[in-house]
Amino acid sequence: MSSFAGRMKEYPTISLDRFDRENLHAQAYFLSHCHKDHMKGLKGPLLKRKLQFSRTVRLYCSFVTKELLLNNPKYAFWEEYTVPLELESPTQISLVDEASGEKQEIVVTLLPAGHCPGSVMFLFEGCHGNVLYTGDFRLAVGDASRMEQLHSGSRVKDIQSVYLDSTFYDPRFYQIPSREVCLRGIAELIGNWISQSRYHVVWLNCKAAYGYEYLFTNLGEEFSTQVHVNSLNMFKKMPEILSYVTTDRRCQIHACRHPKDEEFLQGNRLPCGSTAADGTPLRIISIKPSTMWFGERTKKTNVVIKTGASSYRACFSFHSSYSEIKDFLSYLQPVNILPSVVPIGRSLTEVTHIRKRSDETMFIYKPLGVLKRSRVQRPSNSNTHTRAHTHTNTHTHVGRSELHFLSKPFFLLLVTLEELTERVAPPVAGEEPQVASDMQPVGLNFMDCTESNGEEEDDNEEEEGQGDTVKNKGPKWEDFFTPEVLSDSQNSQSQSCCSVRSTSPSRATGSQTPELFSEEEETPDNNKGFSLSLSASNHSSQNLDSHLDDTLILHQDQNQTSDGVTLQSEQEQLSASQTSSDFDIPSTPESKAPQTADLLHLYRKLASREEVVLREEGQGFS
DNA sequence: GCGATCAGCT
DNA sequence: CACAGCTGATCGC
Repeated sequence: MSSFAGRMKEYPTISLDRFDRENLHAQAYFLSHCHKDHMKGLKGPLLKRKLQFSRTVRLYCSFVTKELLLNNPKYAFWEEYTVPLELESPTQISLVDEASGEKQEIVVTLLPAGHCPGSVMFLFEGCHGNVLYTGDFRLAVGDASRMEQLHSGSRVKDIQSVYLDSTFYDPRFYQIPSREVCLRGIAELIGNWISQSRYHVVWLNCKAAYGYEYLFTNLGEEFSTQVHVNSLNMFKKMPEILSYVTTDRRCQIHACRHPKDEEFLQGNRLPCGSTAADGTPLRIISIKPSTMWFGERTKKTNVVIKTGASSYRACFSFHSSYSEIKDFLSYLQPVNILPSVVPIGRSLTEVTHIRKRSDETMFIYKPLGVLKRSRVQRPSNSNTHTRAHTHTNTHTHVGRSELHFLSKPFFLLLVTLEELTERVAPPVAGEEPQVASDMQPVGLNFMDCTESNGEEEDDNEEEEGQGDTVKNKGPKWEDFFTPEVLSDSQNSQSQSCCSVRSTSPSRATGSQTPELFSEEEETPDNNKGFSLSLSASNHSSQNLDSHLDDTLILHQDQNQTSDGVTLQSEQEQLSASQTSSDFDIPSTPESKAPQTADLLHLYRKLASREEVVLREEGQGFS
């Protein structure tokens, strides 16, 4: 659940995904997607009143989100105050202080988030830097590199802060099978079942939330059928979904719901109540989509698990895994990372407790780099169009790309400030890479931006947190890890405050809509380990071997090479870099601290793109 | 009666 | 496993 308080420190006059309390005073609102936990306060009478007296305050979201929002009568009053924006079309918005008339311009770009229909991330570009608010997202490894608007020319834009969906930002959730693999597993199970007879039916036990439509459309396509759902109303302007769902109960795949659906199942009835017309009993299996995750060292496990005589659980995730998030972050390399979700396994009170205990605990994200990796080659897209930057868009149905999900890694540690200050090491002279003089401060913060328990969000606290950030002086481990950046360090950096952005609305550029149902298998190796076969084995072997430590998380990166040996572990790379840069970190009990000479040697090898391979007993994938 | 919050459940 | 969100109990206005 998102515990983001609604505001970003760079642009505190706008509110995102929260509409209560302080957010009532916002000059603009943004809704990333239509899930209830991101709509707190949105139907509040106070907000409604405010809108009636305002000429400038609007809610910005995607077309699909607007459609889903207004589908609920409780939010109908937003109709005239909601401005839908096209994906990937930078749009300038004026933030107006209606009391003083002061105006601030900001450019916002919606990026597909892959979480549910209409879900987007918001990229803000303005005089306080570029800020990315991810909302909730499920992006695959490499997706960020395919997003045109995250780039400026051939480079990744400088991102000051990422407000991050950190739902699975925990090494326990190291890997979640890809959408494609999960879908294949579910389709195989369903295909085997419904092909047996017309009385063999499947019930998809989906929660009441947008996000499963991807499943419906793909299964509908695969089996040339429609999926039975309770209502079509919300999809009435989304033909791509509408054509795969139906309220006709005479189909073999159901995703209908009923408050007592489990009871219905016991009585061999579907939640819609349907039984076979001629009295032949239905043969029903239920499939419950649920997140399955796999630790770094887990042996591959089935994406479909049999949980009873006629019940199954199938892997399905709305959120990116730890590896996917790490890939995302290491590609963008933001200065600050602010998790919008309290880490799983820690309640809000626990987080608060930690803060108090260590006086000023904060999350520190490392790598401490600002050098941008070269933009990877992305497939060109001839589908260019001129962006519309008007707020008076009308539409008949929503854009295709919003309905779909993107079809398509690195290193983090969490450290308390206490740990950090105790262990801070002097920078190593002479190893500093070329850094442009106008670079941003480069300490990478991983700060807590969530609302604290019963305490008002305190801007000063954040300021202090930033002030305590250890400045980045020494070489960055990732500079060595991605040697190409060494020769590429004079990249363009952030422009001066309030200068005209390259992504200003007046600039019509080619559109780069990501391939949504891409047929290319970009990461086949990530997937092939997951079995599609069904098993009745209990699932207790689920890997949970990585536990969140109070102060420090380090994890091994098990990159397997073709000859079966393991690449140098992530943990060791981290240790190595920290030794020579900002601060030291304690080694895990089973590892030994690398020596300086060894590290230099490693750096040289990495910088020259040599493979650095360590043999570790019993660490390889089996 | 309404809204907010929380426990419980799935 | 969590997620997203429902239901119902309780409390305050």
